Amino acid sequence: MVTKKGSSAGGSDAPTRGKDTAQRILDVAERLVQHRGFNAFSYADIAEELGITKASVHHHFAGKAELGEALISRYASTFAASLAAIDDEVPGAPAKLRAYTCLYADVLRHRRMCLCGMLAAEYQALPKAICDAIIVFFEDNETWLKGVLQQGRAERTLSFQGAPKEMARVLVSGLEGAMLVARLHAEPSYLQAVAASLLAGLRRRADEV
Amino acid sequence: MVTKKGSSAGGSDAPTRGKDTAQRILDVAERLVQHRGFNAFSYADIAEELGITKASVHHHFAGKAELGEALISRYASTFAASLAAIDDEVPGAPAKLRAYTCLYADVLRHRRMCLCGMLAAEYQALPKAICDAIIVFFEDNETWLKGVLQQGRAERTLSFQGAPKEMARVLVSGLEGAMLVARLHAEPSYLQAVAASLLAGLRRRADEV
DNA sequence: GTCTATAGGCAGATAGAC
DNA sequence: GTCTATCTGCCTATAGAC
Repeated sequence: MVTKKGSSAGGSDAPTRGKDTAQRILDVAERLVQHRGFNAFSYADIAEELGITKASVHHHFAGKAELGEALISRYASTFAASLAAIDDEVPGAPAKLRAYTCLYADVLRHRRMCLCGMLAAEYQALPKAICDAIIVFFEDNETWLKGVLQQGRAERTLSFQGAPKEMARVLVSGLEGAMLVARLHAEPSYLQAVAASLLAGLRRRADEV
Repeated sequence: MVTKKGSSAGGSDAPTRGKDTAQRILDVAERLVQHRGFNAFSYADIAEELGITKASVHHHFAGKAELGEALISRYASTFAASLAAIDDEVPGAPAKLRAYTCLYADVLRHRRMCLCGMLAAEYQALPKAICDAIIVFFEDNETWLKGVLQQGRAERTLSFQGAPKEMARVLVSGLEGAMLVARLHAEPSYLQAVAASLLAGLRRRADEV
C-alpha cells in the first residue's frame, strides 16, 4: 500500500495527514476521549478511522493504559507550552488570564471536553499512572494561575479576596465546570460568558463600571 | 439542616437495608456511576454486590439505558425536593445559596461526582433519553438559582454584575467543576473553599469584611 | 509497520425452570 | 423474583506471516 506522507500542514482538526502513524493514533484517540471518555472508545474505533487494524495500533501503543499515558503526556506538554507562550508574549496579569481562558475556549471549540477534566471524571476507573498524571496537570495549572494572580496583586492590576491559591482553584474549577456544562448547550458562548464573569470578579474596584 | 436524606443523593454507603430490590439496584448503580461513569460499570458489578444474578437485575431494569433513565429520574427528583425544602425552610437569598452549596458538598462526601455532572462528561456516549434528562437537570438548577439571585437583588442582600442567569451559570459551573477537581485531592475542604469564594463575590459591599 | 487470525474474557441481553 | 444456562458480540491483547 502506498503511504501518503504529503506535506499538508497538520491542523488539529484534520490531523491525519502529514504525520506518522503514532501521532495520528494519538490525534484520533485524543478526540475520542475528549468526546466520549476513556472507557467509551476502543482500539477498533481508532483502527477503523485510520484505515488500519487493531494490531497495528497495538504495535505503536502496547495497551490502552500506555496509550492513555501517552495521550495525557502530549496534552500536558502542549498545555505547558501554551502557558509558557503566554508568559513570554502577554504582558500584564489581566491579559494573561484572558489568554488562559482562551485556551479553554479553543479546546471546547469542537465540543471537546478538556482531556484532563474528562479523565478527572473517570478518575476512579483509570490506571494508576494516568491518575498520577492528571493530578500533576491540575497542580501545574493551579501553580501557574497562582503566579499570575500574585503578579496581578503586585502590579495592582487585579483585586480579589483570599489567597491566590484559593482564587486559582476558583478559576480552574469554574472553567472546567463551564466546559462540562457548555457541551450540553447549543450556544458556544456559554464558556466565554462564564469566563468573563469570573474575570470580572478580579477587576480592580476602580475599573468597575 | 435542609438535607432530606434517606434515599439517594449524598446517601450512605450501606444503602441496601430495608428497601426493595429495585431501590437497592438503583443505590448501587448510582454510586458506581458517580464513581466510575456510566460506561465503566456493568450489570455484573451490581449483581455481585447485591448477591443476586445479572438476570435479576434485568428483571427490574430491562436494559442499561432504562436503568440510566431511572437513575437520573430519581436523582433529579431528590435534588428538586432538596431545592423545594430550601425554598420552604431557608429565608434570605444568601442563606439559600449556602444551603445550595451544601447539597454539592453532601454528594461529594463519599468521593462521588454529581451524577449529572458525570453524565455530562460522557454526554456524547450516552443514550438519547439520558442526554435529554441531563439537560433538564441543569436547566432546572439554573432556573432555581436565577430565582434566588433575583430575590437577593430585590432584597438587597446580594450584589453582582450582569444578569442573574449569567451568575447562575457561574455558580453551577463553579460547583460542578469544583466537584470534578476536588475528587483528585485528599482534602475534603477543596469544594467548600471554592464555594465560599464564589459566594463571597456575591456579598454586598457592606457585608464585606 | 502492517496484516490475518485468534485467543480469552466480559459485556448486555434473553429463555425458561422454579 | 430469582435462578441457571446460554447467546451474541465486542473488548483487549497476542502470535506469527509478509
